[in-house]
Amino acid sequence: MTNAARDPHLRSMALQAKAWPFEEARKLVERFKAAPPAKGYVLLETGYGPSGLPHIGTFGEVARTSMVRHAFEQMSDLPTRLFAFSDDMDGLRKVPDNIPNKEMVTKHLGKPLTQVPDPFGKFESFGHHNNAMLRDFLDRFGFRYEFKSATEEYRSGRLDATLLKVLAHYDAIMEVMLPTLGEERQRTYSPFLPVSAATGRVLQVPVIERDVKAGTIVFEDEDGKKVETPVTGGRCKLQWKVDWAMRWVALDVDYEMAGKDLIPSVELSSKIAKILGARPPEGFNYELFLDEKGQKISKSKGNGLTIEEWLRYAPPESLALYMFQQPKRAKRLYFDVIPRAVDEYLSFLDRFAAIGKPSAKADAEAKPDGGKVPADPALLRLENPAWHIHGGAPPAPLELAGTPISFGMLLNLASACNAGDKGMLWGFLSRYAPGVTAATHPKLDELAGYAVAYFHDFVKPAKTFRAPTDVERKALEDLAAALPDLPDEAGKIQDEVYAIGKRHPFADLKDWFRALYEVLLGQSQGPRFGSFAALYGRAETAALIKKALAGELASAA
RNA sequence: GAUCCCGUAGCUCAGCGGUAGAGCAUCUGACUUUUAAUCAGAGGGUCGAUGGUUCGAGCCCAUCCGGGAUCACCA
Repeated sequence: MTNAARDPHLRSMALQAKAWPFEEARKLVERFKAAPPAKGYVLLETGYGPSGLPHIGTFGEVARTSMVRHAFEQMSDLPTRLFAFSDDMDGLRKVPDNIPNKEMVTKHLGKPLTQVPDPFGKFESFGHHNNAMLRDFLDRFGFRYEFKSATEEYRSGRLDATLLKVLAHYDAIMEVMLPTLGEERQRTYSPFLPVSAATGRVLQVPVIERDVKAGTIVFEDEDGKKVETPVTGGRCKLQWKVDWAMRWVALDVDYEMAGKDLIPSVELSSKIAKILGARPPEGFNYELFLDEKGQKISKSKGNGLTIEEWLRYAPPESLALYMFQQPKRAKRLYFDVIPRAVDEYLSFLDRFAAIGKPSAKADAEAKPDGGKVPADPALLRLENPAWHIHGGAPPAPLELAGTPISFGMLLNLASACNAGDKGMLWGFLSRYAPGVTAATHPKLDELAGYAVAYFHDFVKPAKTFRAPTDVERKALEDLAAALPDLPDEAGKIQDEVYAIGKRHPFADLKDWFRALYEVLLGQSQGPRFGSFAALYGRAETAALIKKALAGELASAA
């Protein structure tokens, strides 16, 4: 972790850097200009609703908040903490589609998530299960965070003082909330959602009476009986917007970002936090992610992309870059954005490494008088996305024999040779850069694996194999027959391919080679065929030809 | 209706005050016993419109036009 505490120059650069995490961090600097936080640290919070598995938006929020935190650490010596707060006391509203034992879960609708049995049978509850999933994947990315469970917070009594404040300011809060609700909801609305002692469900019922001194409310339970219950100790959950405000106040949250869809909620919760006598946290609204058709992605719809899907085709850093870039812009989050994200990540790594080197093309920034002056290397590093993605310490760029590697190039290579595994890619790579292997370049090896996976799932299905003409068929038969007796040498194989093409009545030799690609690889262009056969294997190539002649490739496409 | 985002090269987008950029696509050349890959190079944009601020504006402000999303039930 880089720290600017002992580097005044770095700090001054951080204070003027323009990348959005710095803009955000400056809000916090401003917040504590007059006095440091009484609790002794700056608290950033991210929220998570564990009614389903963590999704890519959750990742984005933690990633982005972490970037703000890190930026802030360059500007200030104040300690920071990041809470990942799980709203796991929320009542289960509907049964998710993507879980087993739905009938069992259905019986527990309305109960706090931490009271619904785990349909996967592994954890204490469904809420605990989803919390564990969240922590797993946050850990996988190496985020620094502290997990907080709403259930535990409520039960521990740590929220009690603020809950009582909510009760004391009941009328003022209702006055804020009611105008935002429909007529129907106005009649039943209550900031307090008592947990029924009879059924265990979180109830959305009106408050009939309240006793501020005793700290209790009276409501009608599901069995029709009037019940008086304390608002403290986890007996009552708060309705969402009030809950959020209460949490801000009780924990003294200083920063929390949220999606654009929550703007009205942020406004309301901020008003309520003020009613409770606190200063609402600094905030930031990021745009939503869209699926391939431009629709908002959501857990329930299952559109867009999951974290797992992204990570099947690209390294985590590329996803972090995607989250870093343009947070205020609605972006499509679909498979087709992955290759570009990877290549941009790689090129930012290159640029980061080149900063300050004499050979690098001089980066420059404008002077007020119109001239240009070379930008400060420290500033350039802070503005580079790689700095934010890697917590200030990006790794060395990926290169092969001195030239930068791109994912696009690997993808082309995979497509050109119809790669079935990354070993084939390595055949070409090692020939290009002798001595370079998966062992010497593990990062490149990973990338090759991603490229093959992406090619296999997205590029290959789009290929169209055609059947050979009669002339092509005869030539291909010749080639298949000749292959087993040839040496394993690209040049010799190429000679034979060429000779066979000449032997058969092709109008132009180009037609012969094109036929090879179209019939065998499902594309109009490809690698030099001798090289391909040598790498793919002579026997395998012969088998491929036989499959094509039998019509198996054309029908499969 | 309220709020927000977007409108820059054929396509996807970067650029957020200082003589218009990238990738892909297109074209040319080099290298290849065909191609592709790779490398080198080229063409291509009155930066949605109109006003304003400025010595200077895709970049800031205002208005308008066009596209999209979110919230108006729940979280």
